[in-house]
Amino acid sequence: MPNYGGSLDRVFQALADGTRRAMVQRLIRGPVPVSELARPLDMSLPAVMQHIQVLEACGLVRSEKIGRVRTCRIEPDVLRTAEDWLAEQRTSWERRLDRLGDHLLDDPGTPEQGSL
Amino acid sequence: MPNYGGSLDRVFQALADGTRRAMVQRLIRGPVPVSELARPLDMSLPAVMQHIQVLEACGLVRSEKIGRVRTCRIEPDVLRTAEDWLAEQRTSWERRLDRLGDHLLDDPGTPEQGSL
DNA sequence: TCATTGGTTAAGGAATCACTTGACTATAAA
DNA sequence: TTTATAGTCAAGTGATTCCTTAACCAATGA
Repeated sequence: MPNYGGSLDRVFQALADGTRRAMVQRLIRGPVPVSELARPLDMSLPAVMQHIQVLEACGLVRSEKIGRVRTCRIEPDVLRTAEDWLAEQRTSWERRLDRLGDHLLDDPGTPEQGSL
Repeated sequence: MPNYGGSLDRVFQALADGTRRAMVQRLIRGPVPVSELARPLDMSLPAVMQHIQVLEACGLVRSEKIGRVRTCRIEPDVLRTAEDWLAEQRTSWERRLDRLGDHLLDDPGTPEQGSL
């Protein structure tokens, strides 16, 4: 089982904003300069930069400046970290349901318990 | 493709806190009264209640009060909504990589493009 | 009945967030 | 060389977040 550290905080926090999710969706299609990322967004460029900084701080995005244009690309591993945590919870849930079903067939009458 | 509405904001926001993720992990194992949820946590009961309210507000948790004890249970569908969004991004990424690979085999020399 | 247990409400405070404007730098184009 | 483009830095603001304490209510057990 993975450790996740405190990084999940920052990843989920980053994804909790619609603007940043839109940026992620755009970057999934390929690397993009900042100005291109900013174009569809109704906010100032510094605001866009701040969103990019949040995405970079949690490792979801990396960027590189060439000449005067900074190009951003996504880092899919971190996206996967978040997905893994969610998947882990879901499978725990499903396993519990299975055990519950087995137990009911086995020994009906005993109620569900948190420890199960 | 699902709509997700503005609900992803609140779900990811809810998951962006380690205390709330711990609560989710506990609830995955089965329904639990508030006091039991609070026990391992180093904070006041009102603080715990506020976390529960955040989890309920995004639909991740439901609770019911019987007598004087309020029992919380998880709502796995909402967890899945978040997982689905992440999975969608990952598969988009993987499809893009495939197309990129095909294209390179097909016609080497043409660089990658955001629109690909 | 009275104290205890389990939870709730309200108010407030420090920190963080998402955004702004204004001033600025560096590269590229005319 | 001048001008436009692409991005950056700093400071400030209103809203939200996470937590606290204090007071409170309602169910339960002695």
